[in-house]
Amino acid sequence: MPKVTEAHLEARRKQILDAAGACFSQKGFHQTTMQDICAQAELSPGAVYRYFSAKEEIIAAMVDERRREGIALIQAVKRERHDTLDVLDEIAEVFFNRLEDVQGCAVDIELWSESQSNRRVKELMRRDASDVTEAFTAIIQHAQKHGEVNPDLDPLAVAQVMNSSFYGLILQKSLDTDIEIGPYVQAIKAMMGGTFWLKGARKGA
Amino acid sequence: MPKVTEAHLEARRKQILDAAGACFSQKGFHQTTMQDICAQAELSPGAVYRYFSAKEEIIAAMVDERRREGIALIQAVKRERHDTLDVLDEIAEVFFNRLEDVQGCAVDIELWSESQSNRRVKELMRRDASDVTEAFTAIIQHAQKHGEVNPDLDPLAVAQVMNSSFYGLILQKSLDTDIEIGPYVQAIKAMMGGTFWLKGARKGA
Amino acid sequence: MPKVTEAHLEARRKQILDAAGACFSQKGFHQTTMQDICAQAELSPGAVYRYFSAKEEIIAAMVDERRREGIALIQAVKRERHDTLDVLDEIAEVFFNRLEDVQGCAVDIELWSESQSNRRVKELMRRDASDVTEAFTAIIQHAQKHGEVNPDLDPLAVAQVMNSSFYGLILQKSLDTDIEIGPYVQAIKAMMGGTFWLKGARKGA
Amino acid sequence: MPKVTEAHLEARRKQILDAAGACFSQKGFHQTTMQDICAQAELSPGAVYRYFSAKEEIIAAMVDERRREGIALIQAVKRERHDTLDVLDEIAEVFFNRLEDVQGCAVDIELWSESQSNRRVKELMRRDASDVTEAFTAIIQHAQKHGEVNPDLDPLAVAQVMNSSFYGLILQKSLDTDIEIGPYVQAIKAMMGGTFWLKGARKGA
DNA sequence: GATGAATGAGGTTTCATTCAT
DNA sequence: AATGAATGAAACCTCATTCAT
Repeated sequence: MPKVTEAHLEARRKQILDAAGACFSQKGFHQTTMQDICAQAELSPGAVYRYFSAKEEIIAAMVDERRREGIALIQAVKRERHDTLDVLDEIAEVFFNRLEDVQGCAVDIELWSESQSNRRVKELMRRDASDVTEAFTAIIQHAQKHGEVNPDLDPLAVAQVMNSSFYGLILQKSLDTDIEIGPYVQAIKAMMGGTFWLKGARKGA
Repeated sequence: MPKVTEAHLEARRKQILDAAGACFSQKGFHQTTMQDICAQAELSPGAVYRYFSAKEEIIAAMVDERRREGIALIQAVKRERHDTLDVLDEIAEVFFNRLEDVQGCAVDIELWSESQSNRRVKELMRRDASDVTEAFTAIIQHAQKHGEVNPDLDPLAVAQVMNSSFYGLILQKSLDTDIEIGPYVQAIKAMMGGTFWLKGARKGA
Repeated sequence: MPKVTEAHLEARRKQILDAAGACFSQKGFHQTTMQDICAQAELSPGAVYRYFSAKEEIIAAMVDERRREGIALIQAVKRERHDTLDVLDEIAEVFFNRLEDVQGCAVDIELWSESQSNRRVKELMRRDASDVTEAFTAIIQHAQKHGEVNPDLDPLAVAQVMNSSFYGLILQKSLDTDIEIGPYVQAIKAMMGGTFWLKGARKGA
Repeated sequence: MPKVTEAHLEARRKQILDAAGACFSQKGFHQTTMQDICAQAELSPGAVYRYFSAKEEIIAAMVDERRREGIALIQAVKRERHDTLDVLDEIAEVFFNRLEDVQGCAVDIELWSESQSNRRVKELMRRDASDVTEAFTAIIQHAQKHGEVNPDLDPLAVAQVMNSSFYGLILQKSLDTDIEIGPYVQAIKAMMGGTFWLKGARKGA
């Protein structure tokens, strides 16, 4: 019988990851020292190393955590909505709302950077991106089959453009918090509502 | 008297910045050591420090260099083309072509990350982004006045979406080099060609 | 829990300061490297930096340590002796005995030099010197009031001359260890015994 | 035939030594960089190294320069004055006046420190000190023979005390510029005028 | 399980000195 | 004779990680 419950272990891990997230978003991965994380988590180095064998493991765990969250969000939406438009609208809603988590966005950007030089992180990030892209692609294809979307467009490319609208806003907001999400989303919908949606498939947009 | 020419000094600076760019794109700013840069530039630390008083200065110079290049590109296009559509097309052409510079893209992403924690870099990046956004906004506004673009749209938001389509592709390409630019651009044009352009201002798109 | 005792921490500090003193006296402050101190203290750099955040802090701590010692010595003497002559004699005894600590003297001289260019050290040294001078001045004034010392003399100036007789001997001994303290002290006493002490307050001197 | 005159060479040397003195007095030997000296002398490193093969040589030259000056001063006084008292008075006058050269004093203190760890400088300084001491000793002995000074005193020790009164004041003034030389000298004279001078050899004192 | 003092390799930067011009 | 760009060893300091308690 383990001396501490599974729940305790998991709570400690989360405590450390939260602390790390706070640090990473402020100073970046490589500017954050283990001592920073320890201080933020109010834990000793020895304790932290019991849960993560190296700093790199914390980074990897962080990618994984954010990846899982993203997938879960999409799954949840898909489970609840069935109409293509509704799914897209809801996903947009959910993901754009995620932008309010400034710290999370900063960590994401940090991960983009990390993935440039860190094989392991890159692979995780790539998988994450391609999962989302695939989900979008499937939605587009489904819509094309049902005559809702212009069948001449490459659904993969469309998915990538949709991805970009998230990624790009994360970056722009990080540089200028004042950017308003509302008009941005409206602009996107207007642009997609044109050629994208055949005839009047969409009403207001 | 070995008073060296201005050109020589400038060449050395460029030599160092190029070396730094190569290193940064491979290992990231903070993973790159000065020794790495020195080795890449085939220069001694002392020589490098003659041109940049600190590692941070190299980073700052790099932001500035990329910023200047971006601005120059837009200016050049504006000087040569006068029709709104032509300008946008040409800018898209030029900027999407820039994506072929894989190293440059990696450095850009590195800069996005750096700007999260580095005031100075953030400010430079912010200015860069807002310069581009303003340029786009002006173009959109001009087009709206001439009845080419839907006047209901917030030109700033549209400009931000346009920015995102560049930023987002940079990131996605960095994770997966196989992504094709052609279909991506086509998808964008299709999306913009719809609601965006009033009536038949654009034919094929 | 390896929460170490206060005494241990203090012992480590002393261990480092002792090591530093040994190094400084041999090579001077700026010729002594942190590695030298670490080697002498048989400690790693990391350990040393746990106790002193910079080399400069070690220097400052050293001034303070010597300053405190000096003050303590005078206080002790004052507490035990009450007759002016006895106090002066005892102080002379104690301070001239301190000259036997060759290493300490070398560090003192190092500090004199350091105080030329180091604001912080200068201030500490200045305070130290003025504390001693004030103590002497008070003693002289007291003696003047009691008719033991020529009241025409500026007590501050006399105190400064007394200081000099210590400082000057420190320097001269550092250049030539053979210098004998006995005759030196005798000469001083003879000189002071003349005009200094009114009438036959002092017999032999 | 040399391309430049001997005078030119000597002038350059002096130019460098002056610059070095200015730097040394402000930052200390080891805090002063060759670049500092070059800048102060308005000369290039190459030029400086033509006259001094190493930084250490500049330091050594500086000791020598100050040593020579000191000796010259004493010689000059001895040449002009013949009465013991006059010589001593004049030497005191000259040396205490030297204290006005704040920069020179700072360099002296720097040299005291340097001599702790630098064999070569130590030897030069030792010789300097012993030259002065010997000069004083001779004067004292002469005075003792002529019944002017208490023959029981060790003339060497007396000379050392006299030295101290200079050294000690240099140090004290360096820590506190406000110290007044007048009363200090008076105090010394009063002290020496007592036992030191037999009967009424000295009038005013 | 937890602590935190200690380690030590390695990072950034400086600076005495050289040498091609 | 003079210049000053370049060198590179070595300095100070940091920080991921370990391990005795």
